[in-house]
Amino acid sequence: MTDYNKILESAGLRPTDAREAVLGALYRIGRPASHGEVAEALKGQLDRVTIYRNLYLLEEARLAHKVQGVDGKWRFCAHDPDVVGCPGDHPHFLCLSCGKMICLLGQTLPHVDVPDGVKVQGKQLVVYGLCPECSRDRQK
Amino acid sequence: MTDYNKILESAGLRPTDAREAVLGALYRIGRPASHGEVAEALKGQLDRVTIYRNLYLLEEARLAHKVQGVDGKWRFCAHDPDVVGCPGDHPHFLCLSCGKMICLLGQTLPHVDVPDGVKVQGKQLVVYGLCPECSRDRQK
DNA sequence: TTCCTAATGCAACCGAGTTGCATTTTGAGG
DNA sequence: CCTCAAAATGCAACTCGGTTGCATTAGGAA
Repeated sequence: MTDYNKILESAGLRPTDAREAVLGALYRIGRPASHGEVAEALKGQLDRVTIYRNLYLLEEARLAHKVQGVDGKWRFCAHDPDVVGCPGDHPHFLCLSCGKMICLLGQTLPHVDVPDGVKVQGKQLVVYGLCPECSRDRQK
Repeated sequence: MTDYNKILESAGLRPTDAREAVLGALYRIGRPASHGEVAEALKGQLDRVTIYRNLYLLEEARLAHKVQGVDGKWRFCAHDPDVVGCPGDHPHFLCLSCGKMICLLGQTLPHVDVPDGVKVQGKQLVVYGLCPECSRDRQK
């Protein structure tokens, strides 16, 4: 079992039970997970607000990156602690039917020209549609 | 004054006062506008629900395209009636401070490889940060 | 052990978007 | 110019993801 507390401490975060649980849930899910998915994985053992705050904290501490799907929900994806740089710099796919999001690794986001004076803080490329499972279910 | 009713009819939509007002507001704003921006432009002359429904209808009728900003709000942008094809196929910039979104014309969305079996229905590339005005204001 | 700070839980709130339904408007047919 | 069914609108209530304020609890340095 991975020592999540070590990871939390090395990122400058106080290792608490809640924090450990949230980070563990993200690792276990293994793809960008919404607050709801994390809450479900933790079976109500934590308050919703605590989950929200810790997801936000993990992202601030660069232990996870976040992407928003076209359903308006933010999803958080835990980084492999050995990965260097911002691992969120790739497109994501969102299934509109089941709500699962997956990272499209191995591809990078294109450079985008912006008007003079614009200060870019980030960008995200979201592809949406039906995942293989949901696509198959629809045809039946 | 443009004849919005003509445009509506040619798109197969019944030309009503509300429809004309919403389409006119989108043209006047000239950039992707959220429901709130449209409502403000119309100064409460229409019910919020009517605006929502007509924005959705305009998009279905291909008179506008919609993009979602990282603030979770959908924004609708009226097409020039003479433009052919889907005019939403370009990146968008969202100012996190004032909430204004602008189309980054002249650039196209990259091709994205997706896993086998995935059915793509659309994609969007959103760049976010501070627009020139807000960027300037922050420095003061 | 003490004590201050950070973290958590709880309740209430916010705002974008949606739904159901009664009322009004539209326009085709007479 | 009427009639009438279908479409559009307005209103109220609701859903749900996310946020805020505040009292309580846990963490960890002295």
